[in-house]
Amino acid sequence: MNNNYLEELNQVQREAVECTDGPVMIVAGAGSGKTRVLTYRVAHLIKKGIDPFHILSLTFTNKAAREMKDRIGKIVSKGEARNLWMGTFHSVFARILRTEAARLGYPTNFTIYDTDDSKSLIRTILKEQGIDEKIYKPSIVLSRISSAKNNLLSAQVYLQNEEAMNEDKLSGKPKIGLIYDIYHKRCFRAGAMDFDDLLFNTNVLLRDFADLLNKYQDKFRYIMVDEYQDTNFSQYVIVKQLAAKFQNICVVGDDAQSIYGFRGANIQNILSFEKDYPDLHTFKLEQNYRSTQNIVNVANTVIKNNQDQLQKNVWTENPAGDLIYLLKAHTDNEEGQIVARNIYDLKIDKMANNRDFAILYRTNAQSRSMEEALRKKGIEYRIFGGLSFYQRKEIKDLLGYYRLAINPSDEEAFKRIVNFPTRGIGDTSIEKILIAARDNDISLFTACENITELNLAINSGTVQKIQDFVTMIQSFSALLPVQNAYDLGDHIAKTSGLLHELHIDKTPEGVSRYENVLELLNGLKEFSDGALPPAIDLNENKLEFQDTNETNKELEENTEESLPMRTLDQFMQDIALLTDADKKENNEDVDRVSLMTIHASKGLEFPYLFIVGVEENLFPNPMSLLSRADLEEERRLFYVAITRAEKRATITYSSSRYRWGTLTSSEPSRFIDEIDSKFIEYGNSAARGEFEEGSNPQYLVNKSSTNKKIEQKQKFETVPPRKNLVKASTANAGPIDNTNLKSLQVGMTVKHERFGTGKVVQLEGGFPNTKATVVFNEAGQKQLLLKFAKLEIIES
DNA sequence: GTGTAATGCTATTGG
DNA sequence: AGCATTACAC
Repeated sequence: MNNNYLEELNQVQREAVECTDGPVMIVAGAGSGKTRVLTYRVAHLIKKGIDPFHILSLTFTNKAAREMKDRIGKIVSKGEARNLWMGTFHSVFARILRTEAARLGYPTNFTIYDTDDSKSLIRTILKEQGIDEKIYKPSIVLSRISSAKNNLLSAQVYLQNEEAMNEDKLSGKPKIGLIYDIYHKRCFRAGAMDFDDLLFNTNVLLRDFADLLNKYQDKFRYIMVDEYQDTNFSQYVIVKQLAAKFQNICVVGDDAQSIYGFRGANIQNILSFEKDYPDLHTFKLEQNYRSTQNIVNVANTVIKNNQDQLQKNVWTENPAGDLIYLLKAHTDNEEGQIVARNIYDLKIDKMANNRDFAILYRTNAQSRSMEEALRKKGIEYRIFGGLSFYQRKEIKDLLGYYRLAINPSDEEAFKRIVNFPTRGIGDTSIEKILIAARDNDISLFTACENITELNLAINSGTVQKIQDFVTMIQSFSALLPVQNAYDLGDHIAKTSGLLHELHIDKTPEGVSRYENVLELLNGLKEFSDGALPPAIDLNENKLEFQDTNETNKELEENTEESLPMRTLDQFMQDIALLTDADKKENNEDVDRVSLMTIHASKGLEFPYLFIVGVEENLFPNPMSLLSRADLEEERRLFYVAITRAEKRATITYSSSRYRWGTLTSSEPSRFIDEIDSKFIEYGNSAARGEFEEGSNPQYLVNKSSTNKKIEQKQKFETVPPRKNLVKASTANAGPIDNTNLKSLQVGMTVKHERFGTGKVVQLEGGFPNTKATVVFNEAGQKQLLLKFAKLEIIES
């Protein structure tokens, strides 16, 4: 036990830790010991006697949560720390949603759709609706839906929201509201939530069920939110609702580091926190412990160019240190070589290790030239982000089988694996299944289960293949509660033919794919053996309160024998929420140079830092030049980048680089101009020449004219109003009562949700598999399964 | 229905 | 340049 933790804090940090009750805002400058404050604050709460069950701490990554838990465990006790609720918004509320899923008509084992799943579903909908994919690009449609959800606009509300509909009309995409509506219904039918739904549906729960709001308000009496500047409206409302009763809400953030506006983060959440909680205690952590004076000064001078910010003065007692080192290259490949050479030299000069270095870039695509150069120099590296392990095709394929076994309604999993490895169920059959599923409002899998009753125009051989597929998946499902994660996962990999399919491919890529699948199975093995959860240890949390620490101690000692079996569905629960940072091997102390985007570097620090590709048309990204707000976010991004450095920061740019396969020329970023030249060491003569006064008048004129354009715009630009909280609509209703349809007879007039009214011309098959042929006034003749179709008898 | 060749698109940032 | 979707031959 460590009782001296308070002595490891400075005055302000200590006050922030000890101010445990009521609303608190901690404005934490870069490198000001924020993590330490958060950690000790939680520990302090527990020491004061607050039950860890009542503490909720929302972090930006799951890795951060795990590390913090470990550190807290060292101050209090491991058993107590284990009972904390700590994790990202998405993982914490996914967990709660699984518990409360029934309230929303969702199954407990709902699937979490990742971005690829969402786009694929949108593509399917576009095809069905005959909407041009060129105009309605899935990524654009999805981002529109996403921002609607993040502003708590349900599909129904969206369709009635004049502002939203007008925006879509003006952008030439008036059907987005319609697509949103269908998308939402399809997700519901598939028992799936996308990332935004996890937050949206949490809001629905807390809004529509007073008992639940009460329950979680009582449970989470102390709430802390890290990186508050990056929360969106949906997250904001969740926090506000949960904290409404006890008001013990502590948010930590730095407006200067708000870099997620593109996914709905609202910097206003932190800028106007005071208005929400008038009796707020504010603490400003301004002393930087991380970086040299030069680095702090450069960061300060650059960020000063932004208008929107809270007053603060970040300073440090650290030595002045090296100047910012500026290097110019002529191509992106040369840039890589220069960086690799500098790392090589610095390692010798400073006796540094690979792990002391990081290379940061604006876009993932820039990693390649860096990788190549490092490889040639024999410097080991690791890449964060980009294609993560779980996004690889072979992994997604196998996970597709797991997903379908756990949730047979999962449409995206179905489409992915129904014919992979190929088993003779081709596009035309799937097309027919899709239509039948839509007409009867059932999932694709349910349609397959009833493939004979639906009697679609599919030849009998294929019908048999579909039935075999159904039987196979059902046999997997049946094993879920019986076998542990590894045994079943391995069984599925073999029985499905997937492992075999990969094994016969002897190309280097094929071998690598096979090995990746083995690695996944390996992970399953470790999970089953109880070595570690997939990444998130929320699994340990219980929603029910436990009496005292006695119970916990018991739990701790009670290992091996009494441990319940770890099953495949448990393993799969949080898979979609894992990021690269959560991967096990990235936590180990491997001695490698880190490569990542600036976004991914948030919260990290490195002694020797390289920021590469600091060029106009790349950083700031051209997409962000249209408004002052976007440009300021790019500048904050630069601020985040530079403040990752502890001892030395090197900035590089290139005068040309390959983009889309062709060489394009580029010039240094305006952000370099914004650094006072007294802080810069021009590392090579090329760079020095570029910035000599008047050396390149044309280039300077260009840049100032760009700036002017932006300034003009900002005059007319008003601060965008916070989107009003339009009441979100309740999630879809439950099943329709079809029992009265037993009395349905030929000649009756019926009404269908989509096809309108029509006359029954034929009935075949006994209840409950009765199939009706209906001639609709508008939609023509359709065949519908009574047990699924929402038919209403209008006239006998 | 399946496999291969040609075409076309993409690259902000991420849970 | 690399990947995904499409077109076409079998």
